[in-house]
Amino acid sequence: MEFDKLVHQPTRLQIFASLYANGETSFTDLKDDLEITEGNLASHIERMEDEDCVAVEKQFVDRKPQTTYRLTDRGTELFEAHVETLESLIDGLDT
Amino acid sequence: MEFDKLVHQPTRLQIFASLYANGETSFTDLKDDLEITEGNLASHIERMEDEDCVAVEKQFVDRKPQTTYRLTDRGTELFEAHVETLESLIDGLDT
DNA sequence: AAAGTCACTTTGTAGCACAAAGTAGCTAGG
DNA sequence: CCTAGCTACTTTGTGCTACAAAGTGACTTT
Repeated sequence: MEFDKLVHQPTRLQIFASLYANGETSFTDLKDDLEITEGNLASHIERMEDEDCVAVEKQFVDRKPQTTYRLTDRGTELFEAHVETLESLIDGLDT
Repeated sequence: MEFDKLVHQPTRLQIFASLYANGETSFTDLKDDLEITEGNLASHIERMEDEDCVAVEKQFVDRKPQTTYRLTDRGTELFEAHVETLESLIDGLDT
């Protein structure tokens, strides 16, 4: 049983889950959904970018800047693998 | 969605899961199962004891000291609650 | 009495997470 | 045009925590 620290960290696990479930999500929406500070979100996203887990798109919407994120293939894989790890841990509880 | 840091930490999550699935487990068995150092195991157990999650029993078996651990009611509750949190996160992925 | 075993305890370090405050690019209003 | 305001960071700093490694103590075996 191995835990990927990058994915397992609580806040990032929720970022992964949110991006996985909702597809593209904006910086502001993520921040509001997870109720975390901007700096905190930015630093977690940065780590995920460093590991090629998140792709970033910057554009203007309604004449305001908007940054959207989505999981890369690698990010999706890592998250799915981690979910499987969690599921197998939970399944193992009945033995 | 709230994550209990005490339970969510990777090593402790596995300690919780192991105790939950196997009931009483000895120090040595836990150490071997999880492949961690003694100091590391002891410190995690200590934190769990501080939070009333683990009960400790010390006795001699075959004339050797043996310490066994089991989850307290509170420990069991916290773990089950955390598993539910994880399950609901996973279930939420289909939306 | 010397060595070994189990179960810690102590000590030290490096790596986060997080908050708070500062910054940069762009837009809107007077 | 210049100032205020918004979004999305970046920087800075602190405090916690995991973890390894080495030391300790109670007891047993030889």
